[in-house]
Amino acid sequence: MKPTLTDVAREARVSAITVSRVLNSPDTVRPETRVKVESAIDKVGYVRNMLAGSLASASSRVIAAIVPSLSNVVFIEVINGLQNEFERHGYQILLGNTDYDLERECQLVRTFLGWSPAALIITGLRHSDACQRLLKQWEGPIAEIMELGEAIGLNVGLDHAEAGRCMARHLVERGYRRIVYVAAQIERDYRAGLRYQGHREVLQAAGLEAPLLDMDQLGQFETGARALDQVLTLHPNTRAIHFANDDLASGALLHAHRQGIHVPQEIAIAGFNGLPIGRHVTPRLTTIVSPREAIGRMAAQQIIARLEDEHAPHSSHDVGFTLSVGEST
Amino acid sequence: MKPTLTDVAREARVSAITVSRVLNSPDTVRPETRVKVESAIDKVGYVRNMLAGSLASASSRVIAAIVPSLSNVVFIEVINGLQNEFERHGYQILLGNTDYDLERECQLVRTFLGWSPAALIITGLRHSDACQRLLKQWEGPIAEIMELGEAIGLNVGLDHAEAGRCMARHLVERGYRRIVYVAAQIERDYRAGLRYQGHREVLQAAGLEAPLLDMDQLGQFETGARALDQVLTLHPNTRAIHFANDDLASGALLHAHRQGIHVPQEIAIAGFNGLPIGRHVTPRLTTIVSPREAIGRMAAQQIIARLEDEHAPHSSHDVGFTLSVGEST
DNA sequence: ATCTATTATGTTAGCGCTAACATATGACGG
DNA sequence: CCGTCATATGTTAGCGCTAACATAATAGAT
Repeated sequence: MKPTLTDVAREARVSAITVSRVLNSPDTVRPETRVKVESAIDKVGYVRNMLAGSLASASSRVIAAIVPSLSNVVFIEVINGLQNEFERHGYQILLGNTDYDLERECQLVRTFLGWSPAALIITGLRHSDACQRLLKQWEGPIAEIMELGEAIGLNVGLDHAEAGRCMARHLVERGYRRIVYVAAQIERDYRAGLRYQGHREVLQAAGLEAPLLDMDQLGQFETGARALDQVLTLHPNTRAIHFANDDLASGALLHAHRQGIHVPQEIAIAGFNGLPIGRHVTPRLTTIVSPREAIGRMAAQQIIARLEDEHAPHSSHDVGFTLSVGEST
Repeated sequence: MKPTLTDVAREARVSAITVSRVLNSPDTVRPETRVKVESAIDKVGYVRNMLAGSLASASSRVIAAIVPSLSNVVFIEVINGLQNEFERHGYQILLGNTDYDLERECQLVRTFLGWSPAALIITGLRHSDACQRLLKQWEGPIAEIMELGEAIGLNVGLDHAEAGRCMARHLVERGYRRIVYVAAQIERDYRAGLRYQGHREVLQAAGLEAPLLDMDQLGQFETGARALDQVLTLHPNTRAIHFANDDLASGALLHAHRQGIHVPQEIAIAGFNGLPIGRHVTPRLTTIVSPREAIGRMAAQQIIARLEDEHAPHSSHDVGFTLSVGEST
């Protein structure tokens, strides 16, 4: 049978609670007792039961994190930022993946809340009604990340519409007139939709049309390559493509290179995210750099602050973005 | 106060255990009772407490997964494979990141075992002694992934030495003689070291030297680019570089392109992993395709089989690899 | 109607830990 | 040598659920 606290206590000739204290607040027990208990722990090979502890104290050192996809580097980097920060403070991450499905998100939230997590990190501001209700009822800290706006809890992200405007302005300033916006599954990846809205505003203000091409797979190189072909077929006069992300844009850029299409002379290409690849292709990709790891880190820091000081306020953090102009536009 | 099972039971005028059964084995309760209970659950807004359930049953629906890094797409894809398979069966993933540190791995294993996970997935076969002991003592299913060999539990992976040999043979057959192997932090990423050993065997058998360049950052584009420069400085006659992974190799390839160095005429470049980018650069990257998602999926499937049938045997699965010859060699 | 076999539900105890309070131990001044 | 305070340790009860067994309700066979 697996040894329990009581076994350790017996071995060390102390009570169970003393062992518990050695584990949870070592400086409240006398050093000699502590040593005795610690060697007993080693001796019996005790492994702490987190379930029991969390149940008894009604709080766990688990952080529930819910992202829409793991195939997208962006969320990976966010998770990485969360991990690094939380791990240093002794929290574990329980990871959920909604596949951009709000029903699944709701289901995940429900399950995760059942683990009495110390906090909940969730991507985006759009949730199903049931999910909204669950989140509002819950007392623990919540962080909604990536996107800025009307949040239930903490909010760390950037203004996607503004990012869309920023890039559109850049393209218009560069003199491009026939500009297509290309996204992949814009319904699900609605943040790409928000950027498109910003993009369209700027183009319409400049008296231009803002055609949209929505690819039916999620953004990868292959899709970007195919999108380039489609744009050139459907809108042959197109002079610039504003891609919803760098994966698509890089795919198109590399494809253009293979096809002998000159970028930006024949067609300009812009992306979003600022992935490393964009700086290593020739011509370098014009893109908007989003501070992804910083989003994770900052969300984690804010959450930790709240966990340590109950009454830190629910604040909103604009992490901003940077236009990085390469030679692709 | 948060509603508990008992609250639901009272509302539905049944006993707590009946509610528990509706949740855990719905087909053992009469449909009418089930409906009654389900509407009571809705009415009181019951959220299941996983901690209590897992404690009482000494088993949770959490899978502990430990990987060395989240910055490396490879592990992300593995996790993705795990996720997809496990989520369908109602398991959640508790994610740990060792940063290629065996001490940290041990710590993580210890913590994770405290969550009474249904299974443990761990990367690689090398663990600290303490970790080995922990793993051996634990009764639940363990899967060691990525690498093939002497495993404690299930083993799903590929033969890295053989992969190294395979690529080295390819390079030798192509007529390259001065070949450098480039890795990043080969001590920590010891699977890259295993590939190097295979590589060296083949080269030595062919009467060739097998110089190694070990970069001090983990593999990204930038490091690959810098490695190319260093190789050309340190070993100016080098005709081919065998990179430990596709990130490095692509970084070098894109850098060569920027510098006007012709690949493969002046220098040949090979990678490992088969990342999408390799097929989209010009020339296409010669690489070894490792079935990363398949590793995750298969590990998950095997674990699930074991969870459902206690006595499925601990087996070893070679997922293999494929040499994908591009124009870069 | 009676006796099984089957299915549906309930009762009791306890998973391993910690909160909250209770008690013991020692340090120190008067 | 006692009382007070501070520190160290112990006692008790219970977190919310499920395993294991007990009982009730129903169906079918005689």
